[in-house]
Amino acid sequence: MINITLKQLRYFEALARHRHFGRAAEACAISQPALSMQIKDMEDALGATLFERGARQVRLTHFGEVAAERARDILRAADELGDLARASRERLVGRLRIGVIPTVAPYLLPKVVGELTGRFPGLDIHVRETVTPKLIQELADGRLDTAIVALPVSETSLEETPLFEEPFVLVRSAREANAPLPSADSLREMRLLLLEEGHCFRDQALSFCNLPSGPPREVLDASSLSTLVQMVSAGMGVTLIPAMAVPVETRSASVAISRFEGPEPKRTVGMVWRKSSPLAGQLSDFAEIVREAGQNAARDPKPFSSQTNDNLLA
Amino acid sequence: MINITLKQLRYFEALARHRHFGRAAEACAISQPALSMQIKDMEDALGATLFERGARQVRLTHFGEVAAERARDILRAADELGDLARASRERLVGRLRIGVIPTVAPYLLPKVVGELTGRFPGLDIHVRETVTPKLIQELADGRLDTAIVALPVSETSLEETPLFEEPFVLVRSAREANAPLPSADSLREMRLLLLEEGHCFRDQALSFCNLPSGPPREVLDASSLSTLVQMVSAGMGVTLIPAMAVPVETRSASVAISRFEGPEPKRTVGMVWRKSSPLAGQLSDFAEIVREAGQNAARDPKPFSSQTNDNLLA
DNA sequence: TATTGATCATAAGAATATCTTATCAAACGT
DNA sequence: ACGTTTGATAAGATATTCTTATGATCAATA
Repeated sequence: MINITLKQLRYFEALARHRHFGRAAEACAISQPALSMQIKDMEDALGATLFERGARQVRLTHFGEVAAERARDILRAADELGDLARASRERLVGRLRIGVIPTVAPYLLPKVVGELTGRFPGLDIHVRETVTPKLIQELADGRLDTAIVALPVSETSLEETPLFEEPFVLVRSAREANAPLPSADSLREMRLLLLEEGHCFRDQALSFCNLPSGPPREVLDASSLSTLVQMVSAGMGVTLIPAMAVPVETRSASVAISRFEGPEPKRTVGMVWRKSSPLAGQLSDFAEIVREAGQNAARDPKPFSSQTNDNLLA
Repeated sequence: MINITLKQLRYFEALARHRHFGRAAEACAISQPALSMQIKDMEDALGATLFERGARQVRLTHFGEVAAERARDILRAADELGDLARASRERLVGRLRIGVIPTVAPYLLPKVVGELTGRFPGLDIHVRETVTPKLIQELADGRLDTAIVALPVSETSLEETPLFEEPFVLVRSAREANAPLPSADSLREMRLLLLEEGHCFRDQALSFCNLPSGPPREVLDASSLSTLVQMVSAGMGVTLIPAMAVPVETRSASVAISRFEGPEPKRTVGMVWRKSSPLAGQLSDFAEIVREAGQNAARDPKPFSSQTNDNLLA
């Protein structure tokens, strides 16, 4: 294997440019013998003469000229690697793979992604939407850089930071808009529609009702909040959805939204990443941006001033 | 300036491939700590993390992946430089710039160039045809690799090696074919046609006639041997040409060729190159090839068996 | 839950490599 | 001939890089 060094290439390039050992050495901020030796070593390593040393002038051999071109290419590539590193360390640049749970993604991402691409022009955001266990696995596997899930995750290898708290609201058919607010326990007696197994929000809803989060209770489990709301709108029962989903999911459905009183059910949405991730520093900043966007998203439409939302289907 | 080393790039590439410090170190034939340190140094130099060290696995960061690609490019370029050097040192390859004097070039080159390109497939031969002083200057300036001229040149910085001796022959009009052979001195009394000032052959011819090689004697100086022969053929006088030119130049002219007797006039054609030229070793071999070709060229057509050659103009 | 094994980081000293200063040798110009 | 310029060489100092030994962390295991 050829064993030249980048240092030799730099010296060589300088000598090729100056055609004078003394001046090239000065340009490299080393002594002339140091340069002479490195050039000699490089010639030995290559097994070819790079310069023709005349008494009064130093001239590149033909091979030397070709080599100088190559050397410049190599040095430029090495410098580019440095530039690339600098760019990647100073700001969040390049690919960022975010995982988000399905009960958050559609409501949070539009705001966050817009904000992020505006703030970090070089950022290439990839979104993965699936349930928490898969996200955690992919995070651990290094297939994701960060994930937005309901806390706590309690993985010792993961850093977690809360983003915002999100209340659950009751969704009833428009007909029931004025019925009294059921208690958590009384929800058990009603026809409570839930997301299918695997979604953390299903477990959180069950937990609120003091129900075990076991296997499917009914065959009516839905695969999305949107479906749930449509089912409620069709009079199939009641459901809980996270507050942030309200503006989007109830826009085109005739349902009544009610906030709970007293011990309001809620969950904490947070961001997690590997403690060992080199992006850790930047992910904290990133979390701050998501936090702001999320709090705005939760407050913005203020759909809770009225307990009822009876838009009809388009 | 970024100060990574090729060594680091090699180690880095190995670690990127193995994703395991121990095995990568083994592949590089160094100890694991040595690899760890070099990778760390490289990360410090770049100011960016290349690997995410997990307890059970080593993983490239996103930047690391990009860097690995670049590193491979750089390493490949460096290896190519080595290959290039090997190719250039083993045999005569690449550009070879040969200077040849005009009284040799047309007669010698066709044979030599064919022979050379056959023997050295990678050789790219450039020919420069001009008078000796210019050739020597260009040789000294490094604009030529070697030159074929009449010896001696007597430049201490130049190596010179004889190729062959070349007699001068007398060219007379066909009418004079049977006239007695003039002596060197009697040539002075005849109308001796010569090449223009600057050609060494002019001086050699004058020297044979014991004439000073000063400024133009006549306005009839020709710019090529071909013209000289045509002039002789037209009855304008007599001339001398080097033996090697006979087959070519008298093919289509009605002239008589006579060799001198006794102290036959001749010159030594040789090859010269800078003593400091890195091609010096190969140029000796090269000279040997030219020598053979030249001797064949001088013998081959054997036009001297008959003193007369009276082909007519086509 | 303590233990073990695997894995990478760190430390200290040895081995190399690289640099500097001083000097030499060749070659050019005066 | 003589001094100047220029690159090569020598010797010792400095810096880097390597090795061996050890530490720390984490996961799998008993």
